Amino acid sequence: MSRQSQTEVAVLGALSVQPMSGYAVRQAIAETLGHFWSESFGQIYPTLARLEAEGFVTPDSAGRTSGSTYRLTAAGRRRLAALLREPIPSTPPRNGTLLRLFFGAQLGPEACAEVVREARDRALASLATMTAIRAEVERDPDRNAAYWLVTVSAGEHAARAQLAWAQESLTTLADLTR
Amino acid sequence: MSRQSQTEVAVLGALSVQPMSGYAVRQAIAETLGHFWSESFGQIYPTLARLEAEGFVTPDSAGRTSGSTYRLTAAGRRRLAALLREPIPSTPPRNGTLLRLFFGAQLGPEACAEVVREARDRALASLATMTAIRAEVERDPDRNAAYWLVTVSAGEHAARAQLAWAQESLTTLADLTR
DNA sequence: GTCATCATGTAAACCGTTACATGATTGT
DNA sequence: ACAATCATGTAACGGTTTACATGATGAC
Repeated sequence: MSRQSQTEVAVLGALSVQPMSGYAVRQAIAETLGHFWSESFGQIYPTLARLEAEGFVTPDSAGRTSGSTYRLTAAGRRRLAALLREPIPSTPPRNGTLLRLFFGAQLGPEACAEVVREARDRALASLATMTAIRAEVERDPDRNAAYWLVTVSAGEHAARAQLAWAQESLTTLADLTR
Repeated sequence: MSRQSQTEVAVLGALSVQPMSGYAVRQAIAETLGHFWSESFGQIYPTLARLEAEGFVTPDSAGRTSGSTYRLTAAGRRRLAALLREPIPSTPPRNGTLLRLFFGAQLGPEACAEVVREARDRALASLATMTAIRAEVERDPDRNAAYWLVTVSAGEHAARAQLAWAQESLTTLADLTR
C-alpha cells in the first residue's frame, strides 16, 4: 500500500487515454504532460514491466513484429482510480531562480535582472505552448478535453503571474542600480 | 567544476547572511527559504563538513562548549558568488495536483473539485505566510531586504494566480456535474 | 544502403529523505 | 529532576537521471 512514486499514476494514466507502446508512453508524457510532469526512460520501462506482472496492463500486440502496445486491464483501470484518490505526495519546492534572487546582494542588481529576464522568457515560451495546446484540444476535442483544459488553464495562470512578477521585479531591480 | 546540487548554494547563502550552526542553517532554510526551497538534515551536515574541508567555511566557536557556529571565509564568499553565476539547473516539473486533474475523467468532477479546493486552500495559506514575511521584512529591514521582497512577491503572484485558477476551475467542474 | 526514428532495456551514479542514535544546554 | 530544544551526525533506502547498449522499421 505504500506507493510513494507517482510514476505508476502517470503510466497508467497515459494508457487510460489510449493503448500505446512504452516508447509512446514516454513521448506522451514528455509532450502532453510535459508542462507539469516528467518521467525518464529508466522509470517507464521497469514500471511497465511491473504493471504487467501485476496484471494491471497487458501487451496488445496486434500483428506487430517488433515492439508491442500495452493496454489497461479492468484491474488496471481500477488501480488508476484508486491511486488518483490517494493523498497527493507533496514534492518539496526547489526554485533555483528564487534561491539566486534571495542571495541577490552577493550577485548585484544587474546579474539579478538577467536571472529575472530569463524567468520571464521561460514564462513567455510557456504561455505560447499553453496557447498552442489549448487550440489543439479545442479543435479536436477528446472526452477528456474539459479536464485537460483545466490543467492548461493552470499553466496559463502561472505563466501570466510570472510575467507580471518579472515586470515588477525588473523595475525594482532597476531602482536598486540608481 | 561539476556542481550539480544546489545544496551548497543554500548553505553558503544562509551563512552569508550571518554565521550560524548547522542546526540553525537548517532552521533558516526551513523558515526563510521554506516557500521556495528545502533541504534536509542529511544534506546539510555532510555539505558543511565538505565546505569546511575545502576551506569555504570555518568554525567560529566563540566560547561554546557544544556546537559551533560556522562563518564564510573570503574564499567561501567568492565561491558563493561563482555558484550564483552558474546556469540554473532546471528541476523537472512534478505537479501532483495537475497530474490528477489531467486524468480527471477517471475520477469524476466531484473528486476533482476536492483536489482543486485543496490546492486553493494551500494557496490561501501560502498567501497568508507571504503577507506575514513581507510585514516582518518591512518592519525590520536587513541590507538584503529588497532582494527578499522580490522572492516574496514571486510567492504572492503565484499564490494569487493559483487562487484565480482554482476559482475558475471549480466553476468549470461544477458545470460538468450538471 | 543508409539515415532517422521507433523501440527496449540495464547499470551505475547521484540526489535526497527518513530513521536512528546520541548527547548538551537551558528553562522551569 | 525533567522537559524542551539545541545540536550533530550516520546508514539505509528509495527514487530518478544518465549513459550505455542493442536492434528493428520505414522512408528516401
